[in-house]
Amino acid sequence: MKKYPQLLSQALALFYRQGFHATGVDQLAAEAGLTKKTLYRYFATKEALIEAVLQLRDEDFMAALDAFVAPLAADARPRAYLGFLAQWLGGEGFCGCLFINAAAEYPQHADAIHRQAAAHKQRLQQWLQTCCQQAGLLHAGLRARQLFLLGEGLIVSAQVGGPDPALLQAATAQLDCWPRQPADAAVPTKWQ
Amino acid sequence: MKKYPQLLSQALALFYRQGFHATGVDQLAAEAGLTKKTLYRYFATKEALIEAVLQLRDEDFMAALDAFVAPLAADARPRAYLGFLAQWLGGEGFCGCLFINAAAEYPQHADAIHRQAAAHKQRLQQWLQTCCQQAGLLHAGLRARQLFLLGEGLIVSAQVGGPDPALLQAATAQLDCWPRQPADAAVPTKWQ
DNA sequence: GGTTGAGTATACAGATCGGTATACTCAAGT
DNA sequence: ACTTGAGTATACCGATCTGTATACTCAACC
Repeated sequence: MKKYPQLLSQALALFYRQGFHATGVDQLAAEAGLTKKTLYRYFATKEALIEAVLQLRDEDFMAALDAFVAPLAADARPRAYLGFLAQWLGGEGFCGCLFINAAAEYPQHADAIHRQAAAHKQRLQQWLQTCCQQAGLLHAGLRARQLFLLGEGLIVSAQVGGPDPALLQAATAQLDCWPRQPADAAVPTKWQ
Repeated sequence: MKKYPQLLSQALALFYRQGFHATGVDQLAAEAGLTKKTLYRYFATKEALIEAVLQLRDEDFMAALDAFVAPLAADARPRAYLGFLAQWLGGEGFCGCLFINAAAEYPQHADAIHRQAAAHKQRLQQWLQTCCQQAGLLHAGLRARQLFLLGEGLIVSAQVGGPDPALLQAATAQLDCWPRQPADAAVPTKWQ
């Protein structure tokens, strides 16, 4: 149980860099410094390992997102989502979104792995919705969906064609035409 | 040389439905009704076959896009791009974008398959740029990039979570805040 | 009418795949 | 002290992978 976290994080790195089908169990075990036998004590199948990896990635990603926007004012956070993505997809070793990759390699919607990818994207959309609401945006639901679409577009295009500053700028520019919440409509925090 | 096109189109269907690594050469040959030996007469390796499939898909996709917008007025075509995507990703057997999937399964940017995916997206961006220019849009380059991002977002989110009318509506709504080209600024077609 | 070449059928190579079996080590628990 | 269990090393299983070899059919072409 000692090398368990190491196994998960290294499996994540391998799956991310090489893809799921292209990464064998032998390599996973070797890279984590343990035997296949031991690996199969923790995970009944390769698929179960993948599911654990996706869960780890989901938690890490959402935590990183929370940490990124935490020091910012609520009304700056929707825009900061694009900043978070920019820093990610311009960084070293970016290979796209693990969940999009998983959904591509396991195309059947009924597959547990595919469903897990869908669930992550659902959580992300929910997070964006809350983010836009707390920022006091008009049409928060709509804005959250637009932010989500722009983000997914940025991720995928950076994966395929590399990061492109022009695309990032195009995404942020799209936010400029959103109407500001009328200042007078702000609810008073206390009025007694 | 007779069954060659059948091989390509059926290989495309298999790769699209199952993924690239998950589809074996035996199945590809069997489905097309020919022997592995014959298949390997046309294509030296599985990778070469994949490259031919991607080229076919690129041509078909761009041709379908051209045909879709052909009957429309030039200034309606940028918006129609989203309509084209909507009809595609809501249709039967939609499994995402073959090029995005290829880039996910062959993550190395130096890989010929990955480069081919990137080249397709580049062509698509160029097409959108021309489309926006001919529609007389202000900031055609910027609008083309935004349209591209929204489209990639729609494709990927439909692949992962299934088609979502709310997301499609969010994408089209984003276009509504683009400024219309001032009517007076239209260049006269003839002035002598 | 004989040659060529594209095709078939079948079998096989060599490697790797996911997953398992056997036998051993070694530290912790009681 | 003795047992238990997590771990190692190694070898193996049957299946599948990409790719090739052999031998045969059959239509087209000069």
